[in-house]
Amino acid sequence: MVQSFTIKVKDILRRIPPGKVTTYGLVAAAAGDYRGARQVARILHSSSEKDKLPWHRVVNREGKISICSPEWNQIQRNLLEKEGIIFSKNDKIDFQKFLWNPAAVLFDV
DNA sequence: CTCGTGACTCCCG
DNA sequence: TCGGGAGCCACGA
Repeated sequence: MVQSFTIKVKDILRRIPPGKVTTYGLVAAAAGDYRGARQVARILHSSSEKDKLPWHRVVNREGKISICSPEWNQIQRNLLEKEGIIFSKNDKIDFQKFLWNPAAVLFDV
């Protein structure tokens, strides 16, 4: 049963455990399209508020926040720090400790 | 229905 | 090593 890309992405986002982060590309790849990173971002931006998705746990491939709005960028960082995620001096997240692999729960449904 | 844009990523020069 | 360009799909108007 293959669900829509959007549904998968939302589903994956809801399964991100606290204190962990993932990347757009990872989620997209887990949803079936490694090139759908933009759609993941689009979905997040579009449905995060209405679907209560943990958008703040999603960062770019560098482990940094890619949001265009500086204020939301700050909010996301604040939320992540509250969950125990630590940012490096370069505002990067240590993937060795906080990276969560969406593919791990993909087939758990 | 069609067009435009986007919180990304990868490949090539 | 670093920079720029292209690709992809979904959602909103």
